[in-house]
Amino acid sequence: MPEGPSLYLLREEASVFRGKTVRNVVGNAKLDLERMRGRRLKAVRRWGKHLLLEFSDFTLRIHLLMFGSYRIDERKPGPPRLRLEFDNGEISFYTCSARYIEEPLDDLYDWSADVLEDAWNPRAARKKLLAEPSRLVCDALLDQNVFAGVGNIIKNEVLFRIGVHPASVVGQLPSRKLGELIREARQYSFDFLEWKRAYVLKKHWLVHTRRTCVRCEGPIRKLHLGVTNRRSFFCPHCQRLYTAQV
DNA sequence: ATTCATGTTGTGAT
DNA sequence: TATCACAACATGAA
Repeated sequence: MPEGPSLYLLREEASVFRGKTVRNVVGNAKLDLERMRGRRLKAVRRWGKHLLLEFSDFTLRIHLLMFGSYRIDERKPGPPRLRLEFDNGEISFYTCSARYIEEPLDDLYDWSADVLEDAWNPRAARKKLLAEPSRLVCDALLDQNVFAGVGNIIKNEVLFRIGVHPASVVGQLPSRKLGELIREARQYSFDFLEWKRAYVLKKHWLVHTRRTCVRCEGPIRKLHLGVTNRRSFFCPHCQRLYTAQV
């Protein structure tokens, strides 16, 4: 479910409750849910993989983690982590992290780090990347402070698109390649978004979970790489390894 | 049936 | 004190 584009769609769907008053709240979240009863939902926002339900003096932050899910105007069997009921419908969240944020969102979130935002700032991303030049690109792409919203699928697909091996060292990428990395992190996220919206995401994966390279027909390798130790799928023939010279 | 995965946070060891 | 490795969370697809 939950990379940035999926949260983008969730935000869109949940925005029907903007301006509505919470009539009832239930759930097993370890939060003072009563706090939201009778309160008006001021805005529905998103940053990276966070859904932000903003009230006048606090915000409910939902993170779907790996297995989280939600339903609008329908219910899964079993108790929700959290359900908000409004006059025009309801939204239920399952298996997610829910917490309150007390600070103004603009104080907490760097909107320019979100690859799906108008405020996205590729130059700031480049600067952050070059500040830690010894990192592997597979780790850097998952860094939410640099690429908020990018997840493991986007990571793998971006690296395939630009022909870069996931174990490449950030500081060893030619400047132009680094520019491609940054550009595709955003572009692929928008492609992901439209494919997800049309329920055709998986068939567009070129490398993630695949066994054969669509370009050279050679075998795809699968390794758990980097400090993040997440699955990296790559074609050793089509994706070049940029690494420190000995 | 069992394994594993679109992710983050907290804890305890070093 | 700071950093790091790993456990915990918990669902459903393959």
